[in-house]
Amino acid sequence: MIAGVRVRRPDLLSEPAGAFARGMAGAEIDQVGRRGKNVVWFCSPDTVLVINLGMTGRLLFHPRGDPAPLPIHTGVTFDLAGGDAAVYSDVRRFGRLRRFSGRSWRRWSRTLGLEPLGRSFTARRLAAELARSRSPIRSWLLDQRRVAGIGNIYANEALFLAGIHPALPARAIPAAKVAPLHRAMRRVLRAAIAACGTTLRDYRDPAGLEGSFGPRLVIYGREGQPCVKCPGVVLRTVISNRSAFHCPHCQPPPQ
DNA sequence: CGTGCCCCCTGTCAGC
DNA sequence: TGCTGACAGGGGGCAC
Repeated sequence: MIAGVRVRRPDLLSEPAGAFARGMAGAEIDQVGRRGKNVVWFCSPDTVLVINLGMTGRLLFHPRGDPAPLPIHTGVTFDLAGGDAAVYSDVRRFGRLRRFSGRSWRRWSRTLGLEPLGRSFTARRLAAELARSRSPIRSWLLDQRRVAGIGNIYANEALFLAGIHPALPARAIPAAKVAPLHRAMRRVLRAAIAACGTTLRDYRDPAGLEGSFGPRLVIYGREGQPCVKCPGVVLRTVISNRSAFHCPHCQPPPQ
């Protein structure tokens, strides 16, 4: 049970700190889940807390009596009955904590796209969605309303595995490339999850450990290095203000 | 409505 | 050393 809430960084919340703290106090955390890149606490009575970690957010468990101080960048502390605490810490404060009722949570969840590892995300479905957009495919993959849960690293990795240039408009992807993209998205996510994620710099799991997928990236962050599949050299470009990486031979440019 | 761009914020690193 | 600018795994808001 959440006995009390301390808010040190109100800008992490989508509502005034007082309302948030009052709304969460007394709630029982029944189940912890995930939707896209969001951690979701399903609580009773009728409360759903959605936590987006942004770039540097961390959710940490602080056991009762732990002499270690709270992290420097602690933004919100959930004091649990019994003396333990759950701590949300975030250096850059790009993360967000949003409180919903069950009803408003379901409405919000519908604004997100399919789960790429879910059963309903099929190659056929992907083809239909791609056909509706002119966005560069790298931007398309990052848009959480299309597919929920892919970020810049895994978008780039999946496009390389599928042999698709990141700037290619979604609807211009050849039919023969859709199934490979579908497969690549799922393969990359599964492998990264199995490796506990990718630590470029900041990412740590709740136990404070680094993910081990970083050394297994084949395209992301490898500008100037040889392609792992051909004699080409990896290029870095910028699409919508974010880095994109590709091999000019394995991922031929549009036109 | 779909799309693209800017911005939020702090820390780190390369280059001078 | 110290300064400056570029860059970082995300996503909301706004203009067109």
